[in-house]
Amino acid sequence: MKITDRQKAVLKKIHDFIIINSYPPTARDVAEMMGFSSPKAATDHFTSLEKKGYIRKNSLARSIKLTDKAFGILKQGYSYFSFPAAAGHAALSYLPLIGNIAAGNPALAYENIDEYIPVPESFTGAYGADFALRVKGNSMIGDHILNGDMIMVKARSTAENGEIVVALINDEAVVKRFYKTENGIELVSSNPDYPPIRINIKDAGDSVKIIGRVVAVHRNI
Amino acid sequence: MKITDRQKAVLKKIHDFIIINSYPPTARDVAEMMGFSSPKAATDHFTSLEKKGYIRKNSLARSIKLTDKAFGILKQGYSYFSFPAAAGHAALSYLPLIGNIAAGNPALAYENIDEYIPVPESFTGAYGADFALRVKGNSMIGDHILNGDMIMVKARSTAENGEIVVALINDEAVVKRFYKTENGIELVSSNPDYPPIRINIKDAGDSVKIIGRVVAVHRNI
DNA sequence: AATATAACTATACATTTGTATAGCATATAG
DNA sequence: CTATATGCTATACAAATGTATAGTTATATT
Repeated sequence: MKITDRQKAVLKKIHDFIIINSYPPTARDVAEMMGFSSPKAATDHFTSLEKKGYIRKNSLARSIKLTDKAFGILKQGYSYFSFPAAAGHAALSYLPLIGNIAAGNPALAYENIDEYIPVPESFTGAYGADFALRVKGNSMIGDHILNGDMIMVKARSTAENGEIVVALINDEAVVKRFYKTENGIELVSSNPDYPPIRINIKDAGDSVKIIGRVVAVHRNI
Repeated sequence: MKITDRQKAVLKKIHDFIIINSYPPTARDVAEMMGFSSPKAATDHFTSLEKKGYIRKNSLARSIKLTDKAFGILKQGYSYFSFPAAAGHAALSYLPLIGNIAAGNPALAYENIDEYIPVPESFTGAYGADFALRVKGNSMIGDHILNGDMIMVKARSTAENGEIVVALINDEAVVKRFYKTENGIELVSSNPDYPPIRINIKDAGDSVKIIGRVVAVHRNI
Protein backbone atom coordinates (compact mmCIF):
# COMPACT_ATOMS: atom_id res chain seq x y z
CA MET A 1 0.00 0.00 0.00
CA LYS A 2 1.29 3.43 -0.89
CA ILE A 3 1.98 6.27 1.50
CA THR A 4 -0.81 8.84 1.63
CA ASP A 5 -0.30 12.59 1.39
CA ARG A 6 -1.24 12.99 5.03
CA GLN A 7 1.20 10.29 6.13
CA LYS A 8 3.88 11.93 4.04
CA ALA A 9 3.17 15.23 5.78
CA VAL A 10 3.57 13.55 9.17
CA LEU A 11 6.78 11.89 8.01
CA LYS A 12 8.14 15.24 6.94
CA LYS A 13 7.25 16.80 10.29
CA ILE A 14 9.07 14.00 12.11
CA HIS A 15 12.05 14.53 9.86
CA ASP A 16 12.06 18.29 10.35
CA PHE A 17 11.78 17.92 14.11
CA ILE A 18 14.82 15.67 14.20
CA ILE A 19 16.74 18.08 11.99
CA ILE A 20 15.94 20.98 14.30
CA ASN A 21 16.26 19.30 17.68
CA SER A 22 18.68 16.43 17.14
CA TYR A 23 16.29 14.12 18.93
CA PRO A 24 13.07 12.50 17.76
CA PRO A 25 9.61 13.91 18.55
CA THR A 26 7.00 12.44 20.86
CA ALA A 27 3.49 11.63 19.71
CA ARG A 28 2.38 14.87 21.34
CA ASP A 29 5.08 16.85 19.54
CA VAL A 30 3.81 15.52 16.24
CA ALA A 31 0.21 16.15 17.23
CA GLU A 32 1.03 19.76 18.01
CA MET A 33 2.96 20.23 14.76
CA MET A 34 0.11 18.73 12.77
CA GLY A 35 -2.60 20.47 14.72
CA PHE A 36 -4.12 17.31 16.20
CA SER A 37 -5.88 17.62 19.50
CA SER A 38 -5.07 14.07 20.51
CA PRO A 39 -1.80 12.14 20.59
CA LYS A 40 -3.75 9.17 19.30
CA ALA A 41 -3.97 10.78 15.90
CA ALA A 42 -0.19 10.86 15.82
CA THR A 43 0.31 7.32 17.07
CA ASP A 44 -2.17 6.07 14.47
CA HIS A 45 0.06 7.65 11.85
CA PHE A 46 3.11 6.09 13.50
CA THR A 47 1.48 2.68 13.20
CA SER A 48 0.70 3.19 9.53
CA LEU A 49 4.13 4.62 8.78
CA GLU A 50 5.84 1.75 10.55
CA LYS A 51 3.70 -0.83 8.76
CA LYS A 52 4.63 0.75 5.46
CA GLY A 53 8.30 0.76 6.37
CA TYR A 54 8.99 4.47 6.75
CA ILE A 55 9.77 4.58 10.44
CA ARG A 56 10.77 2.24 13.21
CA LYS A 57 10.19 2.70 16.89
CA ASN A 58 9.97 0.95 20.21
CA SER A 59 7.95 1.70 23.31
CA LEU A 60 10.48 4.09 24.80
CA ALA A 61 10.25 7.86 24.80
CA ARG A 62 11.37 9.60 21.60
CA SER A 63 12.55 6.45 19.88
CA ILE A 64 11.33 7.01 16.32
CA LYS A 65 13.90 6.35 13.61
CA LEU A 66 13.48 7.15 9.96
CA THR A 67 14.27 4.32 7.57
CA ASP A 68 16.14 4.42 4.27
CA LYS A 69 12.76 4.30 2.59
CA ALA A 70 11.68 7.44 4.41
CA PHE A 71 14.73 9.32 3.27
CA GLY A 72 14.06 8.14 -0.25
CA ILE A 73 10.62 9.74 -0.10
CA LEU A 74 11.77 12.89 1.61
CA LYS A 75 14.67 13.58 -0.68
CA GLN A 76 12.88 13.04 -3.97
CA GLY A 77 13.56 15.74 -6.44
CA TYR A 78 16.71 16.68 -4.66
CA SER A 79 19.45 15.86 -7.09
CA TYR A 80 20.63 13.63 -9.85
CA PHE A 81 23.79 12.88 -7.97
CA SER A 82 24.54 12.11 -4.40
CA PHE A 83 23.86 14.59 -1.68
CA PRO A 84 25.10 14.82 1.87
CA ALA A 85 22.97 13.54 4.67
CA ALA A 86 21.49 16.22 6.81
CA ALA A 87 21.12 15.81 10.51
CA GLY A 88 18.82 12.90 10.79
CA HIS A 89 18.27 9.51 12.13
CA ALA A 90 18.36 7.18 9.19
CA ALA A 91 17.80 3.61 10.17
CA LEU A 92 21.42 2.78 10.09
CA SER A 93 22.84 0.06 12.19
CA TYR A 94 26.06 1.22 13.64
CA LEU A 95 28.10 -1.93 13.54
CA PRO A 96 31.04 -2.25 15.85
CA LEU A 97 34.12 -2.99 13.82
CA ILE A 98 35.83 -5.61 15.91
CA GLY A 99 39.57 -5.44 16.13
CA ASN A 100 41.15 -8.31 17.92
CA ILE A 101 38.80 -10.84 19.36
CA ALA A 102 40.31 -11.41 22.72
CA ALA A 103 40.66 -14.67 24.55
CA GLY A 104 38.13 -15.29 27.25
CA ASN A 105 35.34 -13.58 25.37
CA PRO A 106 32.64 -12.38 24.98
CA ALA A 107 33.67 -11.77 21.39
CA LEU A 108 31.92 -8.42 21.41
CA ALA A 109 33.44 -7.14 24.60
CA TYR A 110 33.59 -3.39 24.67
CA GLU A 111 37.38 -3.39 24.80
CA ASN A 112 37.53 -5.01 21.37
CA ILE A 113 35.55 -2.33 19.62
CA ASP A 114 37.82 -0.12 17.58
CA GLU A 115 35.12 1.97 16.00
CA TYR A 116 31.54 2.01 14.83
CA ILE A 117 30.63 1.97 11.17
CA PRO A 118 27.30 3.33 10.01
CA VAL A 119 25.75 0.75 7.74
CA PRO A 120 22.41 1.22 6.00
CA GLU A 121 20.00 -1.56 6.72
CA SER A 122 19.71 -2.41 3.06
CA PHE A 123 23.36 -3.41 3.19
CA THR A 124 22.90 -6.17 5.71
CA GLY A 125 19.93 -8.09 4.34
CA ALA A 126 16.77 -9.23 6.01
CA TYR A 127 18.25 -10.33 9.29
CA GLY A 128 20.66 -7.48 9.81
CA ALA A 129 24.15 -7.73 11.15
CA ASP A 130 25.68 -7.41 14.58
CA PHE A 131 29.28 -6.56 13.91
CA ALA A 132 31.88 -6.12 11.19
CA LEU A 133 35.32 -7.57 10.68
CA ARG A 134 38.11 -6.90 8.25
CA VAL A 135 39.23 -10.00 6.39
CA LYS A 136 42.85 -11.07 6.68
CA GLY A 137 44.24 -13.33 3.99
CA ASN A 138 42.86 -14.83 0.81
CA SER A 139 41.61 -18.16 2.10
CA MET A 140 38.10 -17.43 0.85
CA ILE A 141 39.04 -16.06 -2.54
CA GLY A 142 37.02 -18.81 -4.25
CA ASP A 143 33.95 -17.26 -2.67
CA HIS A 144 35.08 -13.85 -3.80
CA ILE A 145 35.98 -12.63 -0.34
CA LEU A 146 39.38 -11.00 -0.47
CA ASN A 147 42.09 -9.83 1.87
CA GLY A 148 41.07 -6.43 3.20
CA ASP A 149 37.37 -6.83 2.51
CA MET A 150 35.03 -5.83 5.26
CA ILE A 151 32.48 -8.47 6.17
CA MET A 152 29.30 -7.93 8.11
CA VAL A 153 28.32 -10.68 10.47
CA LYS A 154 25.11 -11.81 12.15
CA ALA A 155 26.05 -13.20 15.54
CA ARG A 156 25.09 -16.84 15.96
CA SER A 157 26.57 -19.78 17.82
CA THR A 158 25.39 -22.38 15.32
CA ALA A 159 25.36 -22.64 11.54
CA GLU A 160 23.65 -24.46 8.70
CA ASN A 161 25.50 -26.69 6.28
CA GLY A 162 27.34 -24.70 3.63
CA GLU A 163 27.03 -21.30 5.26
CA ILE A 164 29.97 -18.94 5.35
CA VAL A 165 30.75 -18.34 8.98
CA VAL A 166 33.14 -16.56 11.26
CA ALA A 167 34.65 -18.99 13.74
CA LEU A 168 37.02 -18.55 16.59
CA ILE A 169 39.87 -21.08 16.51
CA ASN A 170 42.21 -20.74 19.45
CA ASP A 171 41.11 -17.13 19.84
CA GLU A 172 41.75 -16.28 16.23
CA ALA A 173 38.82 -15.25 14.05
CA VAL A 174 38.63 -17.06 10.72
CA VAL A 175 36.18 -16.97 7.83
CA LYS A 176 35.25 -20.39 6.48
CA ARG A 177 32.48 -22.44 4.99
CA PHE A 178 30.75 -24.57 7.61
CA TYR A 179 29.89 -28.25 7.13
CA LYS A 180 28.67 -30.86 9.54
CA THR A 181 30.47 -34.20 9.48
CA GLU A 182 29.81 -37.52 11.19
CA ASN A 183 32.20 -36.78 14.03
CA GLY A 184 32.00 -33.06 14.23
CA ILE A 185 32.36 -30.15 11.90
CA GLU A 186 34.52 -29.09 9.01
CA LEU A 187 35.60 -25.53 8.26
CA VAL A 188 36.52 -25.29 4.62
CA SER A 189 38.45 -22.60 2.80
CA SER A 190 37.65 -21.82 -0.81
CA ASN A 191 41.30 -21.54 -1.69
CA PRO A 192 43.09 -24.82 -2.51
CA ASP A 193 46.19 -23.57 -0.73
CA TYR A 194 44.38 -23.87 2.57
CA PRO A 195 43.39 -27.36 3.74
CA PRO A 196 40.03 -27.85 5.43
CA ILE A 197 39.98 -27.81 9.19
CA ARG A 198 38.28 -30.93 10.59
CA ILE A 199 37.16 -30.84 14.16
CA ASN A 200 36.04 -33.81 16.16
CA ILE A 201 33.53 -32.20 18.37
CA LYS A 202 34.50 -34.32 21.38
CA ASP A 203 38.10 -33.20 21.21
CA ALA A 204 37.38 -29.60 20.40
CA GLY A 205 36.15 -28.44 23.74
CA ASP A 206 36.03 -24.68 23.72
CA SER A 207 38.86 -24.24 21.25
CA VAL A 208 36.48 -23.82 18.31
CA LYS A 209 33.42 -21.67 18.43
CA ILE A 210 31.06 -20.38 15.74
CA ILE A 211 30.46 -16.73 16.35
CA GLY A 212 28.34 -15.74 13.40
CA ARG A 213 27.25 -15.95 9.80
CA VAL A 214 28.61 -13.67 7.10
CA VAL A 215 25.73 -11.67 5.62
CA ALA A 216 27.53 -9.09 3.52
CA VAL A 217 30.87 -8.25 1.95
CA HIS A 218 32.14 -4.78 1.16
CA ARG A 219 35.25 -3.85 -0.78
CA ASN A 220 36.80 -0.56 -1.75
CA ILE A 221 38.60 -0.58 -5.08
CA MET B 1 37.61 23.89 34.60
CA LYS B 2 38.80 20.88 32.67
CA ILE B 3 36.80 17.77 31.94
CA THR B 4 37.68 14.90 34.24
CA ASP B 5 38.42 11.37 33.10
CA ARG B 6 35.17 10.16 34.59
CA GLN B 7 33.15 12.88 32.86
CA LYS B 8 34.89 12.01 29.62
CA ALA B 9 33.89 8.38 30.08
CA VAL B 10 30.27 9.43 30.61
CA LEU B 11 30.45 11.67 27.53
CA LYS B 12 31.73 8.77 25.47
CA LYS B 13 28.94 6.52 26.70
CA ILE B 14 26.36 9.14 25.73
CA HIS B 15 27.99 9.41 22.32
CA ASP B 16 28.11 5.65 21.80
CA PHE B 17 24.48 5.31 22.82
CA ILE B 18 23.41 7.89 20.25
CA ILE B 19 25.54 6.15 17.63
CA ILE B 20 23.97 2.81 18.30
CA ASN B 21 20.36 3.81 18.90
CA SER B 22 19.92 7.02 16.92
CA TYR B 23 18.30 8.63 19.93
CA PRO B 24 19.86 10.02 23.10
CA PRO B 25 20.05 8.07 26.37
CA THR B 26 18.12 8.73 29.56
CA ALA B 27 19.83 9.28 32.88
CA ARG B 28 19.03 5.68 33.71
CA ASP B 29 20.52 4.43 30.45
CA VAL B 30 23.76 6.21 31.30
CA ALA B 31 23.65 4.95 34.88
CA GLU B 32 23.34 1.39 33.63
CA MET B 33 26.14 1.80 31.11
CA MET B 34 28.41 3.30 33.74
CA GLY B 35 27.39 0.87 36.45
CA PHE B 36 25.75 3.47 38.69
CA SER B 37 22.99 2.30 40.96
CA SER B 38 21.22 5.67 40.91
CA PRO B 39 20.16 7.94 38.07
CA LYS B 40 21.31 10.85 40.22
CA ALA B 41 24.91 9.89 39.58
CA ALA B 42 24.21 10.31 35.87
CA THR B 43 22.33 13.61 36.20
CA ASP B 44 25.14 15.00 38.35
CA HIS B 45 27.45 14.24 35.45
CA PHE B 46 24.98 15.85 33.04
CA THR B 47 25.05 19.01 35.10
CA SER B 48 28.84 19.09 35.12
CA LEU B 49 29.09 18.29 31.42
CA GLU B 50 26.58 21.00 30.56
CA LYS B 51 28.32 23.55 32.75
CA LYS B 52 31.57 22.75 30.97
CA GLY B 53 29.94 23.03 27.57
CA TYR B 54 30.03 19.44 26.35
CA ILE B 55 26.31 18.75 26.23
CA ARG B 56 23.07 20.65 26.14
CA LYS B 57 19.73 19.41 27.34
CA ASN B 58 16.30 20.44 28.51
CA SER B 59 13.88 18.83 30.90
CA LEU B 60 12.31 16.56 28.31
CA ALA B 61 12.94 12.87 27.88
CA ARG B 62 16.04 11.92 25.89
CA SER B 63 16.93 15.48 24.97
CA ILE B 64 20.72 15.46 25.40
CA LYS B 65 22.65 16.98 22.54
CA LEU B 66 26.39 16.80 22.11
CA THR B 67 28.13 20.07 21.34
CA ASP B 68 30.94 20.61 18.86
CA LYS B 69 33.23 20.82 21.86
CA ALA B 70 32.20 17.30 22.80
CA PHE B 71 32.96 16.05 19.31
CA GLY B 72 36.35 17.71 19.57
CA ILE B 73 37.11 15.66 22.66
CA LEU B 74 35.64 12.44 21.34
CA LYS B 75 37.28 12.57 17.95
CA GLN B 76 40.71 12.32 19.51
CA GLY B 77 42.20 8.96 18.65
CA TYR B 78 39.94 8.38 15.69
CA SER B 79 41.09 8.69 12.12
CA TYR B 80 39.41 11.24 9.90
CA PHE B 81 37.49 8.68 7.94
CA SER B 82 36.71 6.15 10.58
CA PHE B 83 35.12 8.50 13.03
CA PRO B 84 31.59 7.30 13.38
CA ALA B 85 28.80 9.57 12.33
CA ALA B 86 26.57 10.75 15.10
CA ALA B 87 23.14 12.21 15.00
CA GLY B 88 23.57 15.45 13.19
CA HIS B 89 27.10 14.68 12.20
CA ALA B 90 26.55 11.80 9.84
CA ALA B 91 29.29 11.41 7.28
CA LEU B 92 26.87 9.93 4.80
CA SER B 93 25.99 10.51 1.22
CA TYR B 94 22.76 9.43 -0.36
CA LEU B 95 23.63 7.74 -3.62
CA PRO B 96 20.97 7.35 -6.27
CA LEU B 97 20.59 3.71 -7.20
CA ILE B 98 20.21 3.79 -10.95
CA GLY B 99 17.81 1.28 -12.38
CA ASN B 100 17.76 0.88 -16.11
CA ILE B 101 19.91 3.29 -17.94
CA ALA B 102 17.54 4.33 -20.63
CA ALA B 103 18.19 5.00 -24.25
CA GLY B 104 18.56 8.62 -25.15
CA ASN B 105 20.27 9.52 -21.91
CA PRO B 106 21.34 11.29 -19.81
CA ALA B 107 22.40 8.14 -18.03
CA LEU B 108 21.50 9.59 -14.68
CA ALA B 109 18.16 11.03 -15.61
CA TYR B 110 15.82 11.46 -12.72
CA GLU B 111 13.42 8.92 -14.15
CA ASN B 112 16.04 6.23 -13.76
CA ILE B 113 16.47 6.73 -10.06
CA ASP B 114 14.77 3.95 -8.19
CA GLU B 115 15.84 4.91 -4.73
CA TYR B 116 18.48 6.60 -2.68
CA ILE B 117 20.85 4.58 -0.57
CA PRO B 118 22.60 6.12 2.42
CA VAL B 119 26.25 5.20 2.16
CA PRO B 120 28.83 6.06 4.78
CA GLU B 121 31.78 7.95 3.36
CA SER B 122 34.15 5.28 4.55
CA PHE B 123 32.46 2.92 2.09
CA THR B 124 33.32 4.91 -0.98
CA GLY B 125 36.98 5.74 -0.43
CA ALA B 126 38.78 9.03 -0.60
CA TYR B 127 37.02 10.43 -3.64
CA GLY B 128 33.49 9.38 -2.82
CA ALA B 129 30.91 8.06 -5.22
CA ASP B 130 28.14 9.62 -7.26
CA PHE B 131 25.76 6.79 -7.92
CA ALA B 132 25.21 3.08 -7.47
CA LEU B 133 24.32 0.32 -9.89
CA ARG B 134 23.39 -3.30 -9.55
CA VAL B 135 25.60 -5.63 -11.57
CA LYS B 136 24.00 -7.89 -14.16
CA GLY B 137 25.93 -10.97 -15.28
CA ASN B 138 29.21 -12.53 -14.29
CA SER B 139 31.52 -10.98 -16.85
CA MET B 140 33.72 -9.51 -14.10
CA ILE B 141 33.89 -12.59 -11.91
CA GLY B 142 37.66 -12.71 -12.27
CA ASP B 143 37.75 -9.41 -10.42
CA HIS B 144 35.37 -10.79 -7.84
CA ILE B 145 32.44 -8.68 -8.95
CA LEU B 146 29.40 -10.92 -9.23
CA ASN B 147 25.92 -10.86 -10.66
CA GLY B 148 23.70 -8.97 -8.23
CA ASP B 149 26.50 -7.07 -6.53
CA MET B 150 25.94 -3.40 -5.98
CA ILE B 151 28.75 -1.21 -7.23
CA MET B 152 29.39 2.36 -6.29
CA VAL B 153 30.62 4.59 -9.06
CA LYS B 154 32.48 7.89 -9.25
CA ALA B 155 31.18 9.68 -12.33
CA ARG B 156 33.89 10.38 -14.88
CA SER B 157 33.99 10.54 -18.65
CA THR B 158 37.57 9.31 -18.93
CA ALA B 159 39.57 6.54 -17.33
CA GLU B 160 43.12 5.46 -16.59
CA ASN B 161 44.62 2.30 -17.98
CA GLY B 162 43.52 -0.77 -16.06
CA GLU B 163 40.72 0.86 -14.08
CA ILE B 164 37.41 -0.88 -13.66
CA VAL B 165 34.82 1.35 -15.25
CA VAL B 166 31.15 1.55 -16.05
CA ALA B 167 30.62 2.19 -19.75
CA LEU B 168 27.57 2.72 -21.85
CA ILE B 169 27.62 0.59 -24.99
CA ASN B 170 24.61 1.15 -27.17
CA ASP B 171 22.69 2.42 -24.20
CA GLU B 172 23.54 -0.62 -22.09
CA ALA B 173 25.62 -0.15 -18.97
CA VAL B 174 28.50 -2.58 -18.66
CA VAL B 175 31.27 -3.04 -16.13
CA LYS B 176 34.68 -3.66 -17.66
CA ARG B 177 38.37 -3.04 -17.26
CA PHE B 178 39.52 -0.10 -19.33
CA TYR B 179 42.65 -0.11 -21.51
CA LYS B 180 43.91 2.32 -24.10
CA THR B 181 45.04 0.85 -27.41
CA GLU B 182 46.77 2.31 -30.44
CA ASN B 183 43.55 2.88 -32.30
CA GLY B 184 41.13 3.43 -29.49
CA ILE B 185 40.15 1.64 -26.31
CA GLU B 186 39.57 -1.88 -25.13
CA LEU B 187 36.97 -2.90 -22.57
CA VAL B 188 38.01 -6.21 -21.07
CA SER B 189 35.95 -8.67 -19.07
CA SER B 190 37.63 -10.75 -16.42
CA ASN B 191 35.69 -13.85 -17.46
CA PRO B 192 37.15 -15.88 -20.36
CA ASP B 193 33.64 -16.52 -21.66
CA TYR B 194 33.38 -12.87 -22.64
CA PRO B 195 35.70 -11.58 -25.34
CA PRO B 196 37.21 -8.13 -24.99
CA ILE B 197 35.42 -5.30 -26.72
CA ARG B 198 37.77 -3.33 -28.94
CA ILE B 199 36.67 0.06 -30.10
CA ASN B 200 38.30 2.10 -32.78
CA ILE B 201 37.65 5.51 -31.46
CA LYS B 202 37.04 6.96 -34.92
CA ASP B 203 34.27 4.47 -35.63
CA ALA B 204 32.72 4.57 -32.23
CA GLY B 205 31.05 7.92 -32.34
CA ASP B 206 28.70 8.25 -29.43
CA SER B 207 27.93 4.54 -29.18
CA VAL B 208 30.50 4.03 -26.39
CA LYS B 209 30.82 6.29 -23.44
CA ILE B 210 32.70 5.99 -20.15
CA ILE B 211 30.41 7.09 -17.37
CA GLY B 212 32.46 6.37 -14.30
CA ARG B 213 34.97 4.45 -12.28
CA VAL B 214 33.99 1.67 -9.86
CA VAL B 215 35.13 2.62 -6.37
CA ALA B 216 33.39 0.01 -4.24
CA VAL B 217 31.59 -3.31 -4.38
CA HIS B 218 28.94 -4.51 -2.00
CA ARG B 219 27.35 -7.94 -1.81
CA ASN B 220 24.71 -9.47 0.38
CA ILE B 221 25.15 -13.15 1.06
C1' DA C 1 41.94 23.56 58.39
C1' DA C 2 38.05 24.79 55.99
C1' DT C 3 35.64 24.68 51.68
C1' DA C 4 34.33 23.33 47.30
C1' DT C 5 34.13 19.88 43.76
C1' DA C 6 33.73 15.29 42.31
C1' DA C 7 31.60 10.99 42.44
C1' DC C 8 28.70 8.48 43.95
C1' DT C 9 24.11 5.42 46.92
C1' DA C 10 19.28 5.10 48.04
C1' DT C 11 14.68 6.54 47.77
C1' DA C 12 10.81 9.19 46.32
C1' DC C 13 7.87 12.03 43.59
C1' DA C 14 6.04 14.71 39.72
C1' DT C 15 6.01 15.12 34.88
C1' DT C 16 6.40 13.30 30.43
C1' DT C 17 5.18 10.05 27.38
C1' DG C 18 3.40 5.72 25.17
C1' DT C 19 -0.63 3.59 24.63
C1' DA C 20 -5.31 2.05 25.37
C1' DT C 21 -10.54 2.66 25.11
C1' DA C 22 -14.46 4.58 22.88
C1' DG C 23 -16.19 6.88 19.32
C1' DC C 24 -17.15 9.44 14.64
C1' DA C 25 -16.69 10.64 9.67
C1' DT C 26 -14.83 9.88 5.18
C1' DA C 27 -12.47 7.60 1.58
C1' DT C 28 -11.03 3.46 -0.81
C1' DA C 29 -10.88 -1.37 -2.30
C1' DG C 30 -12.96 -5.68 -3.38
C1' DC D 1 -22.58 -2.44 -1.48
C1' DT D 2 -19.92 -3.77 2.24
C1' DA D 3 -15.66 -4.14 4.49
C1' DT D 4 -11.44 -2.01 5.41
C1' DA D 5 -8.34 1.66 5.88
C1' DT D 6 -7.75 6.46 6.85
C1' DG D 7 -7.94 10.30 9.85
C1' DC D 8 -9.28 12.15 13.35
C1' DT D 9 -11.55 13.81 18.92
C1' DA D 10 -11.65 13.10 23.86
C1' DT D 11 -10.19 10.97 27.98
C1' DA D 12 -7.56 7.98 30.92
C1' DC D 13 -3.94 5.14 32.77
C1' DA D 14 0.51 2.97 33.37
C1' DA D 15 5.24 3.11 32.38
C1' DA D 16 9.23 5.79 31.52
C1' DT D 17 11.79 9.53 32.86
C1' DG D 18 13.58 13.95 34.96
C1' DT D 19 14.66 15.55 39.15
C1' DA D 20 14.69 16.36 44.10
C1' DT D 21 16.10 15.13 49.04
C1' DA D 22 19.41 13.27 52.05
C1' DG D 23 23.48 11.35 52.72
C1' DT D 24 28.70 9.26 52.14
C1' DT D 25 33.57 9.35 50.70
C1' DA D 26 37.42 11.12 48.46
C1' DT D 27 40.05 14.69 46.22
C1' DA D 28 41.34 19.08 45.19
C1' DT D 29 41.70 24.04 46.26
C1' DT D 30 42.40 28.09 49.03
